[in-house]
Amino acid sequence: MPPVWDGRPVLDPGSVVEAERIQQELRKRLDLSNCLEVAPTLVAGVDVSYDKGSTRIVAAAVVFDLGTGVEVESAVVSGEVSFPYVPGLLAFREVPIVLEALARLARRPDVVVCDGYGVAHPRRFGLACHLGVVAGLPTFGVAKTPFVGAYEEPGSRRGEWSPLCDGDEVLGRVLRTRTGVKPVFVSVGHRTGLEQASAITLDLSQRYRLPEVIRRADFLSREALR
DNA sequence: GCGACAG
DNA sequence: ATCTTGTCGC
Repeated sequence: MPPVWDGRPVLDPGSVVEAERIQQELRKRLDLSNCLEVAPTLVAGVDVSYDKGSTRIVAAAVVFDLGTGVEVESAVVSGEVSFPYVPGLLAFREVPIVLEALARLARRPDVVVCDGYGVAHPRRFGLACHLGVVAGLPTFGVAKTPFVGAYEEPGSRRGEWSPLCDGDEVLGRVLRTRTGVKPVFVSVGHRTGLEQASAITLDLSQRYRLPEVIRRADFLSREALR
């Protein structure tokens, strides 16, 4: 009884145009309300690594207990790339295998942290939104580099931030997780508030710039690649 | 038209 | 994402 994914195959587009159509369709199911009023306990981090000379890829999902800060479990799965990298369509490349990794977890996480963007996306439906909708889980994204939106450089100390905007629209936050270190870009995915996403990101980034769950998922997926 | 463009 | 050496600093 998979707790996250029912195992049904995910629609895979045969072209960029078709992918954009599917994206618009899935976007109708996006829930931007905050379902994390109560502090979540189980936080999962997901990431995908790619093999240089082949089509092999590996996804990892790691679960941490926010209360104790301890790693609870993890799952790693290998597969093949099924879609090219196209800015704005990253989800079609990574979501399928990430779903497989999440399905192998024994416990259902309260929220999932993605390596990339949520609504701070050209069509407001980045990787975190896509994964959240198809997995039916609260999600948000933490990206390392800018994509869409304008922002002012946030203060240099940990915890300081500035809004990531497109006109009057707030797409996310540029958050300083470590004093004197480059900030990260936080944006909500599905059923998660920006305030909650920012708090969790800070909570998981006390030693390094990126959330521990993301670093751990990155390590495990990269390690399994060899 | 041209360059930029999460991972 | 991945390819890559050294280097500066805590």
